[in-house]
Amino acid sequence: MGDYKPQEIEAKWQKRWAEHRVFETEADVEGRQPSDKTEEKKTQDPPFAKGAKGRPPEKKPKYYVLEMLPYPSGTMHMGHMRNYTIGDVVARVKRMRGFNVLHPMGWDAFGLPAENAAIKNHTHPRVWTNKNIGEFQRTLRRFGFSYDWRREISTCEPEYYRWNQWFFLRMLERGIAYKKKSRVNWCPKCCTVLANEQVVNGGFCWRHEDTRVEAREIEQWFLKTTAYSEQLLEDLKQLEGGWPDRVIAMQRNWIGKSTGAKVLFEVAADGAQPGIAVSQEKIEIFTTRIDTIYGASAIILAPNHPLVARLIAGTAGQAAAEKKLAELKTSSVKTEDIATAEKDGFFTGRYAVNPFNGEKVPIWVGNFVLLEYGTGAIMAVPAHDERDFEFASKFGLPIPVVVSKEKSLNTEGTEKEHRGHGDNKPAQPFTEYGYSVNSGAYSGLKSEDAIEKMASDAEAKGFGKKETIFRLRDWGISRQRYWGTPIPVIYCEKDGMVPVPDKDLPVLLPANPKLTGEGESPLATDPEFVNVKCPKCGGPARRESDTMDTFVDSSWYFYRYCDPHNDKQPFDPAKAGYWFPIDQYIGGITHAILHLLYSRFWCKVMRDLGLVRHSEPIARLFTQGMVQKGGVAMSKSRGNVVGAEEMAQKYGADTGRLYTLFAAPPEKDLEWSEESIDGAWRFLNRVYRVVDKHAGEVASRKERFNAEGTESAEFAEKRTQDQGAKSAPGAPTEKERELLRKAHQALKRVTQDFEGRWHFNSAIAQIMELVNAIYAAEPLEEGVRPAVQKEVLELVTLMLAPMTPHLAEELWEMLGHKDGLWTVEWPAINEELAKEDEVEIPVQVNGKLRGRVKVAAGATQDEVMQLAAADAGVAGHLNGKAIRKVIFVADKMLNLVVG
RNA sequence: GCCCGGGUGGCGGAAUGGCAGACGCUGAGGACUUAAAAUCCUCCGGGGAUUUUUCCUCAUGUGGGUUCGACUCCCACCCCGGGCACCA
Repeated sequence: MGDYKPQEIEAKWQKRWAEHRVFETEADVEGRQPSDKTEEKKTQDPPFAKGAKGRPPEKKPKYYVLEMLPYPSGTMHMGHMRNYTIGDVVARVKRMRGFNVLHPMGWDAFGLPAENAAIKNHTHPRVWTNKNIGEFQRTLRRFGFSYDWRREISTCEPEYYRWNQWFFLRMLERGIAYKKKSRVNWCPKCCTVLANEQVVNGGFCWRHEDTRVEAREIEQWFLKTTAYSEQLLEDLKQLEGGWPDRVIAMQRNWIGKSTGAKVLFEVAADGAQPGIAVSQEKIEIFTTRIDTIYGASAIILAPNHPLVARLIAGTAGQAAAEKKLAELKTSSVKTEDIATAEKDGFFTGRYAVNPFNGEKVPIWVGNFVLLEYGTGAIMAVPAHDERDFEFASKFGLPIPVVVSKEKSLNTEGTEKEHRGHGDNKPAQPFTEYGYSVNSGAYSGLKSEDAIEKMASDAEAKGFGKKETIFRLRDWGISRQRYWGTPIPVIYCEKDGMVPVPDKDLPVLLPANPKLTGEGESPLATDPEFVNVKCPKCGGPARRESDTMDTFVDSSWYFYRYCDPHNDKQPFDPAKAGYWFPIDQYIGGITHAILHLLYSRFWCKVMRDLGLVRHSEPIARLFTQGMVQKGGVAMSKSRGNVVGAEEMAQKYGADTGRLYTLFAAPPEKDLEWSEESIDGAWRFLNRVYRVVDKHAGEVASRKERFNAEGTESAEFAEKRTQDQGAKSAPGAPTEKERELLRKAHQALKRVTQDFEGRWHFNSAIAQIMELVNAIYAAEPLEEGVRPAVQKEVLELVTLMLAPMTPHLAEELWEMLGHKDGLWTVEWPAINEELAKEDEVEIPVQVNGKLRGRVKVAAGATQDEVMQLAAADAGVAGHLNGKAIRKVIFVADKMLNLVVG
């Protein structure tokens, strides 16, 4: 009898899995095996079991399961492990069920932390990154995750990032990549651009915490995600059911579709100050509530709206207005407290004409109007908008009411009412739909109808049109950093911007950059990198020194796994066509918006390039909960990290895996508890011991049992005599029936938990119950033969296999199997064995539990009724009263309604 | 403010309209042991009655509703977590 020694067992089986190449994908394209290594595989693979698992690879259904690739920083903690354990269980279950499974892993290896670490330690980002990759890889192997390591990718390698450049060039050709001026964070002390993460404490430089970050406008590269706004929104419908609702909601929110109308207001020529001819100026506003336009009491422009300067020029209050404008512009730098900032603004001194009724409305500038959204100008309708109401209240603008909750006969109010002055000023804005009032010909219409009619009329008369706008912005991909993909363009004095020809890819990062964290971007200061010849004319030219946002790397990496060593194209479309879409993607909720949105965008671009046929790369998404300690997520800065290596050393990988699966359902946050890990450890020991004992008994009693654990006829007869059983020697005893029933009931529920809801915690609970039952049925002499016990122990082993794979292999071997567990299929449920012979039925009187009766399974209502009536507890509550109604659910319950 | 989650014993959690608290942790008691560890067994929501046994009653954030029956479905509210937010 031995002890459970996870360190030995885990090393042993990891070695065997590698030798037998168990986790390597069997086919890449339908009907075709991977060209490499096919012959070796055939000779090394053990024969397949029967059923789906035994089919030739090209006949198996494919299954692509993927966990979000990690950024290799520091060491792996149990938060990482939880993510990969969930994915590994799924991968292993699918393999057992006969799927051709793709389960790869790689490294999101570019990024700022590597560069920062390099600056600090005077080393190269590659050194730091590769060291971390080495550690991460070792830890993943230590946990026995079933990755096909032949497909490992690292995004910082030229073999990978050259395809980022290739995609960029294709997008450039199609006008999807473009350059424009944009605001960046600038630290005046470092004299460099800061990433958003480097801006700390609400606007200060991370290295100079006394220095406020400034906004600077510089030329930057963008990808036109907005070209796909409508599709990105529309295709979310395809994801319903496969993605968590909240992620879909977050994406929808982020894209922010808003339907409304744009309306042109002419600036009045006879403004407050005559003499300045601005009458040709027009202000375009966007509104979702064109039906409220009769209630507009001002036009409000964003402080940085291009028209503002021209409007205030020459007015009486020009000097004061300019001063105020400068104030508004600087105070709008902070992004965090914009939402809570008080409304502020000023009157420009000019008026605009409402195209619907010819009324003059004052033109204001307001701090709450955003240039980036809509047209950067709004019409203020204080009676029907919260913000406008607040603004009008502060500055004394009229608040005319033009929408009424009820349809009133008197649709034209008094002049006083209309102006919204004095007693009739509403106390609150009414922002819902209702009926138009005080709105000329439109009065009396329902808001929905008024919106439709007024927008059409505006369009017909040429001063407006229906319009849909989006909140989604184009994706700024320029980074003034070293450790990223160089953007492949060249600026020639003669030819202007010239794309790097495909044949010159990859544009390699210079090997030995000067990294200081200060001054110009690192690539810009490297003369060898920057000074090049123009690919067109051969004249002197300068290379682009920006690198790409690392979100570019992670937007398409999962396609590369299909064909990781292709040096002709990013991937073979046939291979991607076979594997995609990803059947199951698993990762943290933190990436619910950007990573997934960019990935969806990239897929649509690739579709338009003809590389793929699908529009959505990910069919199903699962967002697992965080692993917390002390109520907060594990992080190095908080010092509450439980390292994965530490865990493996102390308890072994299987205990770590089991614990993270058992402690909480996978979508919920998990609070780390050292005591509960002991529970998982104890359980695995318990399983090991019972199998060990079983094996020992079979070996030590050869005279009674044969090698398969079957009892000799002589002993069987003796035993049945002892027990006084009437059944034949070979028939199962009552105890055996009970054990087999429990086993198959557990199998049924575990199968469901794996296939459907992923309630791994209750699956484990089922297995624990079964193991408890095995213990309760001990010792063997009292009615459970080794053959039966073996059958049950095999089921336990197979059910544990996806979760604690090393231990399961070991147990399988201890149970006398020569071939590895990886050759075995998921067991079939035996419904006949799972069936109960006898059930206990609760009996309710008026819905309250009053008694229980034992009946044979499938007993009829009458049979149950007879027994129930005889039950003392039930009878007491019936009290001779008439039974008005009987509700009977076979094998479930009986409810008697008395009155 | 809007949009998603969630609220069940001392703790993690089970139960998707049918016996609330499976399974595990902690705790208490017992067996084994010179002893400890490990292991095995028993008990463990509150109140009450009865005292070996059992029975009654309350209880799944709060208040209503639907139903023979509700942790589960519907309405309103409270609290916690997350996302978005002067988005016109």
